[in-house]
Amino acid sequence: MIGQDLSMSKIRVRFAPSPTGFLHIGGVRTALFNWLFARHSGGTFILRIEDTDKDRSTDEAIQVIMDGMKWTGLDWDEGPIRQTDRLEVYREKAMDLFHRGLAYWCVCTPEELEARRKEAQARGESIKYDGRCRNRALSEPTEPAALRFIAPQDGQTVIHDLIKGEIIFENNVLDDLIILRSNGYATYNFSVVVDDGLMNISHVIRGDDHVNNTPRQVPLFRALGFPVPKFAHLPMILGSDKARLSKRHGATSVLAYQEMGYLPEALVNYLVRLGWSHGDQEIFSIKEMVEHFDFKHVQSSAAVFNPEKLKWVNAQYLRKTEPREVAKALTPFLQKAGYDDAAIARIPGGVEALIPPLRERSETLVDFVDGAAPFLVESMTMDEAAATKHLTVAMAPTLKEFADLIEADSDFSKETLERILHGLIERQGLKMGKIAQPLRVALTGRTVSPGIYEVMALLGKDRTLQRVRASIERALAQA
RNA sequence: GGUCCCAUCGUCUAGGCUGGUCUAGGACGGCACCCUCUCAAGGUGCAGACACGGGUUCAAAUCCCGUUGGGAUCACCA
Repeated sequence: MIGQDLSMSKIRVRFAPSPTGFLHIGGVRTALFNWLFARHSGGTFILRIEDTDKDRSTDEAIQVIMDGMKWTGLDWDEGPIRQTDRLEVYREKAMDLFHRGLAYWCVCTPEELEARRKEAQARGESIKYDGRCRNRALSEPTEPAALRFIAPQDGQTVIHDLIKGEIIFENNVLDDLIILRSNGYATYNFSVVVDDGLMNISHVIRGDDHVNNTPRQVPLFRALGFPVPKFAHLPMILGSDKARLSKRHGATSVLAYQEMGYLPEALVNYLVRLGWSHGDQEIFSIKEMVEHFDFKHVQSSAAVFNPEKLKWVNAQYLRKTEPREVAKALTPFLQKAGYDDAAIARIPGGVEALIPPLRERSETLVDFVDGAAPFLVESMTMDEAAATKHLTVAMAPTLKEFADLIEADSDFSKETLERILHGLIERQGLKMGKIAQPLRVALTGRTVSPGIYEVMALLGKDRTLQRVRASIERALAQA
């Protein structure tokens, strides 16, 4: 017992999703703040799966949650612990409460309760349980019965929330909570308390929507003999219509963001700034987040999820991450788009060479795929309107001279190309734009691309020549 | 309806606890200009907010009360 205080003071937090669907953005943010706090304080981060609703929970969903956390880099130290493996524990604790006279059997049927709630509501009264089974003292009910916890009715329950400050609830609004259903399974509010208590959770960090559960859980902690953990209730994440983030707002699963071409570090960075701040800083490395994270700077009001800013953050990461790393993340996207190894091999320098010229113009990995298209194929698709405008008969001799000059030169470096192009411009008295744009269309089939020298480098000498020659023919045919 | 939470530019936020340095700062987005071989990126600049009303005080974005508005929650779901 002497060691207990020491073990109790250790910081232990948990993320406790219910596996009824995918891991959504709000869940990731909750997990992130738990993880950050644990890492910041050298504590332990536990993953607990709240799957007591057997009808709605699936193994597949558990896997998806873990995949999502792995992708975002939120590693856990203990777990996953499944509540369905612990049903006996809850039952035992519930019966313990009953034997100590802190809980009682209730034989009111769900239908009766529902009817009474409606009546009460119609009369404008409180819809809480009227307590009619409280004094029956049923020791062994013969009909189906649920076990209710005797909630304190005097005084107040005060919660010192790390984010919202002191929250006071009058105990007379507290309901006699059902802790064991008539089918013998524990309810959410009970199993959570048993688990948090048994797992020595020091800080319960969860969504705002649980604030009203807290005064119901605190007396349970006390009745069970557990120290009451500290609480931190995170503000909600809203959609652009200020309603809770949902499927209507587009992607809500984290893995959907992976598919849309976001880097996990970027998503995490965006999410950490949604409700938390460190002065004016916008971009944080994981190390910095861990170092600076605190509840003092967690916002107490809800935040609207802004996809535009997420894109901007992602673009920042695309630019600061090593090309080799970006290339690694990009490759699966290229493959999914149908570009095989042979297509990639066409680019001198491979996927990695694609990164520097394209990343200034890409906000997501998906943007790269489109931008890279002209360089991955043998003969590209020509934008007809662009060809008509830029690949004119008048332009043909200039293009031909350029082609002849680069063909004659054994070197294909940027410096050489620059010298050739500038010489051509001077001799013909042209402006750079006059020649660069037709060249761009000839080489990429588009009016928008990286700089002309970068384009030629990504194409290589052979394809450059071949495409310029092809467009000369095309230009002459326009006559 | 009861209970609880929240309220600074369109959005994310700094500042608020410890009132004066805030004619309210930064970021995304918008607009303009610069740079420029296209598009971007980058640079510079502009527009843009303390919800409202009362107090307290020499002084309030900051403290107190109220109003309004938003949200959460009231299950034998989690």
